[in-house]
Amino acid sequence: MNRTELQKEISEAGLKVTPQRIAILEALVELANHPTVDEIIAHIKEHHPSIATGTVYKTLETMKDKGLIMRVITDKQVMRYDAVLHRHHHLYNSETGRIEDYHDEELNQMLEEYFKKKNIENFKVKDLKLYITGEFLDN
Amino acid sequence: MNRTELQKEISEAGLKVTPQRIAILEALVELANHPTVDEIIAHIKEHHPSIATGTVYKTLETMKDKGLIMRVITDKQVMRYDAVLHRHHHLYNSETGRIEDYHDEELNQMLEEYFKKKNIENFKVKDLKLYITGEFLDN
DNA sequence: GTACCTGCAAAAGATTTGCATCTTT
DNA sequence: AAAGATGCAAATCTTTTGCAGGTAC
Repeated sequence: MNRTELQKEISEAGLKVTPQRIAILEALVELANHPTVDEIIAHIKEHHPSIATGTVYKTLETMKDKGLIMRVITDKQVMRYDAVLHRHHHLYNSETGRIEDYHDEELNQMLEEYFKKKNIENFKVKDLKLYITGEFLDN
Repeated sequence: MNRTELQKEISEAGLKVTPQRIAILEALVELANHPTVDEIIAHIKEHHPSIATGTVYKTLETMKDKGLIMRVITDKQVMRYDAVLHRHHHLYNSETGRIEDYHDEELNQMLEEYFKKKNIENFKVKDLKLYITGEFLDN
């Protein structure tokens, strides 16, 4: 995703295109694995030293509301963000806090199929996310 | 779950049985729906006015480590706890923060089956939790 | 009696807010 | 020019920590 595409995305979400917003969205794309706000700021600071913490928080909140990015849920108390929006799941190690995306089209279809048939009383399903907890076997 | 059973659980986890711990575990059982620490404290204060905030945090952490309770993951920054330990999933409305348990044995089996066959590279699966995001249709 | 717990208060960490100034459209 | 965004600092909220005294076993 290059700069022009990022600008287009921001603009199409009805937001003004500012250098800060481009930098934040870019950071989110480059830091592929669910960065915390701190990690985002650290990454941006290299090329954009004067960005304010508050701005990053406000911007992430705005982008989340506009559907440009999403929050990843964890059992820790820092928020993590993700710019990957198509349906995917997560591998999660609760002890280390490490999270990785898990893409599995077959799983998506199986789940979709299942909930098309199954009716949950009093609930309208919008999205399905599987959290696969366990241990990473590399490093 | 009555007081004797709670005591037994605490004791079997290798923890000393104190009035505070009984009260906390009891609150978690009574406040069935994933209370925050604040909600737990408020609930306990009725019958146990002098409990310290720090104690509640420490106790919840300890019980989590011993596997007596678990943290529920959300995209908010307050932690929620759950005393229901057998495998279950969650219905979640991200806007309101409401979370309800979703029990579905058929789903459990389907998922278990699926991941028994499927091998995820570099990852050892320990637990599976589906987060079903959407809207509650009652109240 | 000893190991472990609790209460308290202070500290740390993360996020939000208010407002004046600046930028985008 | 108007609407919206940013920067800064203070405030808020949640969680953690250290330690002296207390309690369970």
